[in-house]
Amino acid sequence: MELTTAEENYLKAIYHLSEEGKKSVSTNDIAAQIQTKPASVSDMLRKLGEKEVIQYRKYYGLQITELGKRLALQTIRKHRLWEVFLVDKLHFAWDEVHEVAEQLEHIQSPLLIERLDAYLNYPKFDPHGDPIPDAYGDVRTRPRCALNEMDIDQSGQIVAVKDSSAAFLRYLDKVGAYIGARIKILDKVEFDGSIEILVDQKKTLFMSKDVASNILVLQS
Amino acid sequence: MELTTAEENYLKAIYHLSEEGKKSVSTNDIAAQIQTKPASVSDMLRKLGEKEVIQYRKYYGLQITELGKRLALQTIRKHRLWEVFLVDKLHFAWDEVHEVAEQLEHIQSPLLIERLDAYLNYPKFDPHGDPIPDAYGDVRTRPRCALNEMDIDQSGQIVAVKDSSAAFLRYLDKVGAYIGARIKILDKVEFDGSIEILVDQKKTLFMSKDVASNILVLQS
DNA sequence: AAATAATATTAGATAAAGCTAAAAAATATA
DNA sequence: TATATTTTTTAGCTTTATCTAATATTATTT
Repeated sequence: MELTTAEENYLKAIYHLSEEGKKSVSTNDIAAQIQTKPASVSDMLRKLGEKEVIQYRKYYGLQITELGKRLALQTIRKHRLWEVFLVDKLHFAWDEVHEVAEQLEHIQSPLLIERLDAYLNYPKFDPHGDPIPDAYGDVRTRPRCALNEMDIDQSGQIVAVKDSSAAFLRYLDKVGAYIGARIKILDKVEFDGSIEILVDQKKTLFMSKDVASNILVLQS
Repeated sequence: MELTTAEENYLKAIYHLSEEGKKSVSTNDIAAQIQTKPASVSDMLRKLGEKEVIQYRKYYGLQITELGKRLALQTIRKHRLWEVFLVDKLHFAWDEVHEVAEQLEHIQSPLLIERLDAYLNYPKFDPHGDPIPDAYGDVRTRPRCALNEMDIDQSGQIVAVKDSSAAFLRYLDKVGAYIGARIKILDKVEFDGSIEILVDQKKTLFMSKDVASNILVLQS
C-alpha cells in the first residue's frame, strides 16, 4: 500500500481529528486542518476510500479503517522521531521543528527509521511530550489532564503541550514552563479561570485559562 | 529562486553531465541520466531556460548558468552531507545511502543543513570520496587520477570512486578496496589493461581495467 | 547534394492535486 | 412542513510532470 505525500497528510489529519473524540470528522474540519478547500477534501476522500484507508459514503461521513490507522501512525512515528533528532542532536528549539519534520516524515525508507530510532535510543516521547508509536503502530499513552482542570493544591508534572505552535512554545520558554517541570496549583480565579502555579518549588507563575488548557499534566 | 524537486533533479543531472568535460550536454544524455524520455527533457529544458538556470536555444544546445551552477551545488551539498550522516551516524553501508539521500536532498531548510554540517563536523568529502561544496557552492577538488591510468611501481591512495552503484561498491567491499587504502601498482597486463596492485603493503589484488577505471587515486 | 539516420521538439493525453462556481443533500429554522 | 442555511459534492479548469506518436531539425552517409 503506497500513499502519496498528499494522501499521507490527509490521512494524518483524519487520524488526529478522529482521536479528538468528536462523533465524526467533517469535510470542513479536514479542510481547515490542512489549509485547503472542502472541494479538494471531497476529492481526496473518494481516493482514500478507494485505497481502503477510510470507509467513506458521500454526504454520510467517514471512518478511518485499521489499515488507515496503521499507516497514519507510521507517519506520526516518523514525524516525532525526526523531531527528537532535530532537538536532541541538531539542537533545534522545540518551536522550530514542526515544518522541517513535516517534510522529513515523508521520506520513504524503513531502514532509515529503524536506524534513526536506534540512534536516538528508542525515545518514547517527542519534544512536545507526544508519544512515539512503535514500529507496529502501538502507542503507549500516559494518563494526563489539562492544567486548567486541576484543583487548588493538586500537583503533578508537565508532560506535554496540546498546542505546538511556535508562538505558544516560545511563550512557555519565556515564562519557564517546560516539559518535565513539577508544578502545584496555588490559586484559581473563578472569574476567568486563570491560575497561579508553583514551578519546581521555586517560582510562581500566573497564566490564563487559555494557556493552562494547552498544558498537559501527569498528576501525582 | 525556488525550484521544484523535479527541476532540482534535472539541474543536478545537467551539472554532473556538464562537469564530465563533454563538449555539450544532449537531451538524450539527460534522459538517460534521470531515467526519463527525451520528450520530457525538452519540456523541462524550456522551463529551466525560463527560470534562467540554463541558457537554452532549441536544437542548439544548453549551457548551465552561474545561477544554475550555484543551485545545483546546493543540492549536491545537501545530498553528500546526508550521505555522511547516514554512514557516520546511522551506520549505513556506503552502497545503501544513495536512494535515501536522493530523497533527503530535497528537504528545504537552510537551518537544517547548517546544523547538520556542524553536527557532522564540517566534512569535506562524502563516503564515496566526492567533495562536499561549502555553503557558498565552492568545491575544493583534489588532483586525482583513475587507477587504470597509473604506471607500474607508482603508488598512491584511493580517494574516491567514479561509479557509486551498489553492485560496484559491494564488490569493492568484498575485495577489500576502500577509500583511504594505500596502493601500489605491481603489474599491468598490456592485453586487456587489467592490473595487479598491492593494498596497504599487505595484500595483492587483481582487477579488470573496467574496475580500475572507476577507482580514483591521489598519487604520491 | 540528396538520402538516410539520429536527435530534438511539439502535439496531444494522462494523472495528481489543487482551485472556483454551481448543484445537491442534509440540517436548522420559521 | 416548508423554507433557509450549511455542508458536501460535482463540474470544469489550472499546473506540474509524465508519456507516446508525430514532426522538425541537424548530422551522417552514400
